[in-house]
Amino acid sequence: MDSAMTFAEPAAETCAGERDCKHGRGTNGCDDCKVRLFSVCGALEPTELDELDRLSQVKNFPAKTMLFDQGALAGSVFNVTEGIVRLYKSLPDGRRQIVGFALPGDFLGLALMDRYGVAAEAVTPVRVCRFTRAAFLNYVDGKPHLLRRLHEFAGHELSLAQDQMLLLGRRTADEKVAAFLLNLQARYGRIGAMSVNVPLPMSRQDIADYLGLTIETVSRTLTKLAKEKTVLVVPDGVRLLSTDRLDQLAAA
Amino acid sequence: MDSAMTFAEPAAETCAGERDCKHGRGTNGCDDCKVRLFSVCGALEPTELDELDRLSQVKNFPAKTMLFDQGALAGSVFNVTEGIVRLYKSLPDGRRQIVGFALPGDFLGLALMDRYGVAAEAVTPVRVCRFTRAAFLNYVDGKPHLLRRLHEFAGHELSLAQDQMLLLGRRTADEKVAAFLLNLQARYGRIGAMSVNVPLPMSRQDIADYLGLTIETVSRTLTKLAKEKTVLVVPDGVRLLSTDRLDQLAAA
DNA sequence: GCCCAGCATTGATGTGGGTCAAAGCGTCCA
DNA sequence: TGGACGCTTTGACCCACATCAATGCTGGGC
Repeated sequence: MDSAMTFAEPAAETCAGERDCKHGRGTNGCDDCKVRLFSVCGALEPTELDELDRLSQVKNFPAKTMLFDQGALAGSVFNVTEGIVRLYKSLPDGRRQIVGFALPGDFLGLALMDRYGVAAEAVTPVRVCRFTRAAFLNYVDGKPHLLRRLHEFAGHELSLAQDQMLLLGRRTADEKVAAFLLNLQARYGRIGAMSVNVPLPMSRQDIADYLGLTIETVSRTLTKLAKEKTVLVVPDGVRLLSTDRLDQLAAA
Repeated sequence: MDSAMTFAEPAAETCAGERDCKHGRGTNGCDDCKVRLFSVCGALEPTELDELDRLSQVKNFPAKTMLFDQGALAGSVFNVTEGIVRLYKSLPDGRRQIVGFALPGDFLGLALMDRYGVAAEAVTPVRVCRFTRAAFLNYVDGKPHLLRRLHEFAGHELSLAQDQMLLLGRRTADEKVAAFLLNLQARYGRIGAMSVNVPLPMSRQDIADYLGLTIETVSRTLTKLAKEKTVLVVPDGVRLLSTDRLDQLAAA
């Protein structure tokens, strides 16, 4: 039966590095990491990759692990190589706003400020490459092309944040959910094969806290989209049956 | 009578440069601009200030002028020296989200991407220093300390955007308005004297579009705050009568 | 000084999505 | 194999805020 379909584990097919990386196998087994950095920071010299190898440290975290808390001293920079991380801010009374999900290839703590502005928590089991802030700063300093890439990256992050503000402030529940699904599909597409099967490893509560809704509204909206055959809700994700309809809802 | 009080024009008292800048008077009269850059980019050499003088161009825009449109080719970098600019994104059906107000000292277009991610429009008459993107990029390239400052600046912007996401997604109308007033007060404080008199040069519609509310809700909320003696609504602004109460509402 | 246009306020009413409550339904473990 | 726990779905109801509709204020042009 149809709903028993499985979703490709996104990270499983994403390591272009195993095909393309000319740098060879690192001593710490962090090929993924080097590739990710490569993809974000632009062409690096082999010697620079070696340097990054030495500076980085692979870490695995089970689901629900706190990578760092909002306001904590920013001691590390992370590059997610596998799994999904939620980034969020909380109000004293417990209300939570997820400001983003970090997928494989994404950086955490790149703002390089004294303290983390958000909390980061593993949604799924997560593998990261960790750099100490000091080592990363030291490495980056005096590499203008890298600084430049970093700045571009920050600009992109800001642009995404502004899109999210528009979504949070001015879109309806339907539009929010549609935009979320399409956005997630596109992001998976960037790290693997584009597919209409969109895994949703995060809980409904996470989705609600990302879209400024409640868990019930997210659930109802998905049910509604399913009833009108726009999506098919399956365990651990959705299949997009009509991206046209979703595009129309998301109303870019 | 009390409500006839006047608000200090914020830009009028903000030019610390006229007191502190050691660089002397520029040939194009853009002392403000140099000071602003100074304050954002950190200590620059006098020769660098001269360079910036040559690169920049003072421009005045009447209220409601479009400085640039969302998606337009990013040809310029602006430094606001006087007045207020609204930055916003729009949906095809006209819904609008203001993602920020630029006050004197703020930069526009610093992300240095190919296209502007938001539209920028003068709320009040505005004076800016304009750099061509090419000149700015050229100047900045090869100045690591400047790149570094720019990156820090971007990180700060991102952090503000994330705060705004929390506000838009998870705060009530009362909390939004209270946070807005306190935030604006703090920002005026940074460019002039901290005061309980907070000018609101932007329209209620602007405030509503910034907070993800309607004009009516903003108006009613201000009336409510006035009734409970938390603020005094006067022409062109508010006086904060109880910042304690506002802090409590804003619930940091 | 008057009129008009544009903004702000206020009131009456509607509704999208929140809240509260109760089932479903996997999945993990005994 | 069952049952218990955590998550999701569904239903009934409610309310904060939106919508619709006057009305009021203010400042600029004549």
